Amino acid sequence: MLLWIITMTVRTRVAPSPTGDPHVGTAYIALFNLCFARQQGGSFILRVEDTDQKRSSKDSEQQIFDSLRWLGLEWDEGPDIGGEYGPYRQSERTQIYQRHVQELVRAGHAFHCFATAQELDEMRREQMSRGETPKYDGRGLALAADEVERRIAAGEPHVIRMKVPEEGVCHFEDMLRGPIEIPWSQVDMQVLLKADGMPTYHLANVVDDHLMEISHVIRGEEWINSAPKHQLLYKYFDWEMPQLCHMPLLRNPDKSKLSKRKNPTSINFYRAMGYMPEALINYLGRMGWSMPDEEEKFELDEMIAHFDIGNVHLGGPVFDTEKLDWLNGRWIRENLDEHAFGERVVEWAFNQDKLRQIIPLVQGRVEKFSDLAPMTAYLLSGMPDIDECSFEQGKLDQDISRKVLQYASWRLEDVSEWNTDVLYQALNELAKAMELKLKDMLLPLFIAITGKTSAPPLFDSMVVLGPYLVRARIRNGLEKVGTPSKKQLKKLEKEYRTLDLTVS
RNA sequence: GACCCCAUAGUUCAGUGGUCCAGAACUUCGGAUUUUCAGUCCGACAACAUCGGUUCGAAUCCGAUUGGGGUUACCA
Repeated sequence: MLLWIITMTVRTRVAPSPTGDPHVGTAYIALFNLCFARQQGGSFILRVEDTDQKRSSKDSEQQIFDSLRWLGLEWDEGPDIGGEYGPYRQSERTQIYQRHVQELVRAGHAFHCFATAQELDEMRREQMSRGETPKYDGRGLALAADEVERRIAAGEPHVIRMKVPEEGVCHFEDMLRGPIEIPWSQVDMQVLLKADGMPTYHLANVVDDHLMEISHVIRGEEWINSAPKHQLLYKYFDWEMPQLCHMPLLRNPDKSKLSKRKNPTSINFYRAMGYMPEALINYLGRMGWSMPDEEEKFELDEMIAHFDIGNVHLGGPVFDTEKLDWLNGRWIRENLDEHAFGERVVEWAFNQDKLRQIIPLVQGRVEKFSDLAPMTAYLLSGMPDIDECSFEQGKLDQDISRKVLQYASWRLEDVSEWNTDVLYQALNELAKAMELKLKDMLLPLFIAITGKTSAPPLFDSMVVLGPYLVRARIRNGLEKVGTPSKKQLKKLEKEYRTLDLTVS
């Protein structure tokens, strides 16, 4: 018995999908997984869930590595450092999933489905019109075995779905919430293997967690309703299910799930704004948790030492930067001596890379070195000091300014690369589609981004500032001209979609 | 809509049946210190969502209601 306890090592994981910016929510979940594992003397694993071929990118993956490391969250095993349970990238494990899903098919726990997306849409529409809850109707199950074989042999595209009980209730245990019950009637016959041969989250997750010997799955609350599917898969495979623990979701100030449309969610934003990683981690650690003595300021090691997952508070915490600002101030004042302060500032603002970008922008424009500071202040600041009056200059009225800022913010979400050419192309196209002269359209953007009416070229400035700061400043500008009401927003979105824009 | 989760000040937490007319931090507002600002110190405002039950006793346990959130995809 004793031996069994000793060999039962705790293994936790964070499993981000490399689609888009590295999210503070990822860091949040990583932090709690890491604290739990370290506190228990276990291991913390990073696994990349890149099964969505359309949206995953290597660049995004690298950014996740970089930003988590920047925060000081180090993993014991992962795609970049290896480990005994690799590979740690799901796209490199497709054979494993195929094998396992075939096993389920053979055992009669999963089945082939040839329905197209359109067919399923139609099915759901019909169900809804009848006032039913949209749900897969089991049409794939009705197919005869020889027909299935024939259609597979004919190369018809298909997916593999899991069978789900029609009646009864699924019971499972959450470490923080206790027993949870979900009727099986609420659970859909989930796709396990997509038509492209890649697994869905549910399959990959269960297979990997088992094979990687994950002992505790600490993840966001959004997964609670998927737990029955996972439990069922463990049962089908005859595997022991890890302990489940669902953390509360980080929220926007309006209490909805933290989203980049309403808030800066990229770790890179906080880095670009000049927060210390220690402070961000400290702040994240205070979301739903506190030190036993209620001390506000603590470092990662202290958090690990005192961590108790049972003390996680389940109310969804609002990620509100006021306290983060205060904490960051304390970290800067109390934890950096003058030398360290200098080093951090140089790293943040005056590193070679950044200087190389800034110098060509200003050298031709200064008459004296003393012109430099006022000229570049906006490149080394957070949000510019503007109000609604700032947008009254120029030919555009406030309604147009609002529209330009809103459209630009949407347009810039789709930009693949962040350089002057791409930015020019994206915004020039937008101006044409809006039937505005580029120069006129750029003015509100210029004001929102630089806070001034004259500054070094906008696209170059945007490159120096980086996407995170630029997006935040556009949102800031939008707030200052007056964010569109929900109704207006809908109308704008509809109009925006009719514009003839390419994805760059 | 259905299902699931959650509920202490504006925000983040403490509180796990009596020591709670609820404790701290941020924010805001006063005051002190400082040439100014920042900081620091002192102080003030401010909450157990509602209703019912269990109990000698409930912020704490149970139920209902209300409110918020999530899920409802060949996205994770």
